[in-house]
Formats: sequence, structure tokens, C-alpha cells
Amino acid sequence: MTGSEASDAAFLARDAVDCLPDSGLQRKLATGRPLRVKLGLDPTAPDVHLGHTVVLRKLREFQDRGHVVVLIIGDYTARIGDPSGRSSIRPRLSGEQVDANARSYVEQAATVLDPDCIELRHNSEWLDMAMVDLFALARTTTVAQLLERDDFSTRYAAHEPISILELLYPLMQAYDSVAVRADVELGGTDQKFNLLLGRDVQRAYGIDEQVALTMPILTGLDGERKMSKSLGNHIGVGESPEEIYGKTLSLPDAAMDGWFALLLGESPPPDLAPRDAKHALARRLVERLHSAQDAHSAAEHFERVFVQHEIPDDVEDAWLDDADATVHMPALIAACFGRSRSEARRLLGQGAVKLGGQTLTTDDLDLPAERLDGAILQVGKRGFRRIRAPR
RNA sequence: GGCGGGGUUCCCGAGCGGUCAAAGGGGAUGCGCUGUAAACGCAUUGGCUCUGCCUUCGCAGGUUCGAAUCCUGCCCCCGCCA
Repeated sequence: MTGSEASDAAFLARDAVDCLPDSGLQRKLATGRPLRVKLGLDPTAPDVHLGHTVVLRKLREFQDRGHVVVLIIGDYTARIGDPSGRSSIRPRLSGEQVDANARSYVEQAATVLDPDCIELRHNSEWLDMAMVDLFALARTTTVAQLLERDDFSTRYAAHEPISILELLYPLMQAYDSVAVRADVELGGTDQKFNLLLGRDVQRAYGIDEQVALTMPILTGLDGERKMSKSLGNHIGVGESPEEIYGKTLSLPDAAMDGWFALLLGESPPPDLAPRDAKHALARRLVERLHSAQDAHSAAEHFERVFVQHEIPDDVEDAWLDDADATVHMPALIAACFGRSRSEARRLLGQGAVKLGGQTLTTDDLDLPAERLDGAILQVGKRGFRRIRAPR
């Protein structure tokens, strides 16, 4: 073992929460061959957000050192459906949906990864196994072992349902590691149990055990819970520059250090006020996901709309049906912004609706079309439409 | 198989014959303040042709002048015992 493997291992593990077992990565690197670094993807949620990029960036570091990233699409597991806990809503997906989701996921992941060094696999290749083989897999692990997983034990203690299928999930994921002969598996810290179980199962199959590398979980926009699409506190890598910029600025200050560390690998500039540091963060993120040019215009857009309270320069048009009739405002607002008419009425009553800079009230339920034509309708802080009447 | 506990609006959770579109909290949204931060205050949070009307409390029937609340059947969930 040479010093360079030690320093490589130290570099790759520098911002990981766990890299297990101790010096396992160093030993793997010492074999001198390209390592197979595994990440499992859930094709039910095709949108890649900043939280995912923490792990993806780590994968990229492996790629840049000549290792192979093995992405596993969990198409088989997605087709079975996941009954986990309260989210029993999680649907079984059809083959086409899984494929479409997977494609879009990989495409988005390619904003971080080098697409030329990816081995893409589907776990239906090996999980569609005979029952004897499933039994062999099931034999590797005991219920007590599975119940050690934190969320299982918590739910079990709270008398919440845990289906057999759920207990099987970690085993299936572990078997993925057997099938692709993973040297390293990455995940968030919430994956620690599953990654370690992968080692046990690999050992049972007589395969060299993988290294479990876990990355910190990125906090969502609420500053408290982990970033996830279903919680609605995420920034998707495909979102517009303006959205990314604006959402980043809405991040609570307390969460900013974590974002700097996990997304940029540095600390916030010490000489900047929190507000300015956050602007710098927003700018950097837009630069990364779009371009420097986009970052610049997103900052300008933000300044204009949210600091100066001016109208953005690219407002969507909304066309009226009839140039002469009176317009029922609740209906118009409902149609433009996807809300109910009742909700629109309430917003009107709360001073949330402006027409051409003037706040409307519930006295303005019906307005003549000529008053609307060409004017800007603003609903809340962020909803803008330019009203157009047909000629 | 036996016994017990449940299914209420986005979520949690009160309500147990009228005063219920349904307490309280969370979340979300709006307004104010502000750095689209935090904290704080106020308001809104089923729908609509909106001082009223319509449809909701697992599903289907029934009792009643009147049901989320009572009865019957069904479906689903949880726990315990075996």
C-alpha cells in the first residue's frame, strides 16, 4: 500500500459522514483497478434536486479518478410498489413510466456526472428471480437484524405497520450490490443501514464486501427537514435561473453554512453579511446549473422584482375571451394562477391582487375588459400576467 | 380463529343528536414588518352564480323534524392472545 492510496482515500472520504469500514477504501484503492461505485436510483421520483447533487458530486470525484459509476435503476422494485409507512400512496409504476423517469433522471444526473463513465443497469435484470433464489437471499438476514434499522424499530415500537415487502427492500438493495459486484456504495446518511447490509449479503454470497460511504443530508428550503420533492422544499436542477436564485434566497440563514459546505465545499465568506453571502450562494448555484450569464440576469431579475418591487420584464400574457364583456375577476385569477374562484375572492379581500399597480378589493369583482386590456395583473408577491383582449 | 382499538377537511387531531364547513396545532397562502432570512403581529385555509346556497367527516342503507355524532351491513387499518 502506498501513500498515494492513503491520500486518495482521505480525499474521497474528507466530507463523508461515514466511510466504513476503517481503511476499507484505502484497501480497495490499493488493488489498482478501477473501482465499481454504486448508486441506486428510485425511478418513482424523476426530478433530481440539489440534495441529490451532494451524492452525485461525490460520484463525480470517483469518476475523475478513473473509477466506474454504476447507476442502478430500481425499475423492478418500483414496479412492485413501495408500501412504506404512511406514504402507501406510492404507486406501482408501469414499464413505460419507469423508463421515462429513469431516462430523465439520468439526463439530469449528467449535469454533474460524466456520462461517458457510467454503467447503467436495471435491477429487473437480476431481481426477477426464482423463488428458491429469493429464499437463498432471505436466508442471509434475520428479522432482528432488519429491525435494527432506525425507522423500522421506531415504527415497530409505535405500533405502526411494517409490511414484509418493506423488510425485503433492504435485502433487494443489498442483492443489487451482489449482482453488480459493487466495491463502494454511496448514499445519504439515511442509507447507512442499507449500505452496511449490502456488505453482509455480499459476504454471504462470497463476494468482496463493498465500502459504505455516506454523505450528509442537505437541508431543504424550510431549513429543517431534509430536501425532498414530496416535502416541497427542494430546488430541482432543471429549474429556471430565476427560481433557483429566488428559492436560494428564501433559505433560512441558519441553514446557509450547510449549503455552502455540502454544495460548494467551502465556508461562507466571513467578510460578507448573511444577506450578501446568500446572494453569493445563489449566484454560484445558478452558475453551476445554468451559466454565468444566467446568474447575472437572475440576480438582476431578483433585484428588480423583489427589492425594487417592480414588474419583471418578461411577463406572460393572459388572453381574455371577449374584448367587450365585463370580466369576473375571481374567474380570471382562478384561470391564470390555478386556484379556485373562492380562493381568488379571498385573495381579493386580503389585498393580494393588484391591477396596474392598484390594489383591488372585493368591490372590484367585475371589471370592464377595456380596463384590463394591457394592464399587469399581480397576485401575491410572485404572480404576474399581462392581460390582453382580442381585437 | 378470539378479544380490543380505529378510519374526520393538506397532515396531526378534537367533536359523540341541533349552536358543524366542523375546536386546537402543524403546514401553506395573503397582508404588515424585513434581507423573498429569522422573530413577531393580523388574516385566510371545501366549492359556488357568496350577507345566501351546495357538497363533505371510510362505503351503503336506516332511525329522526334534524346525524360527523344513534342503528344495520360492508370495506380497510392497528394491537393483543392463539
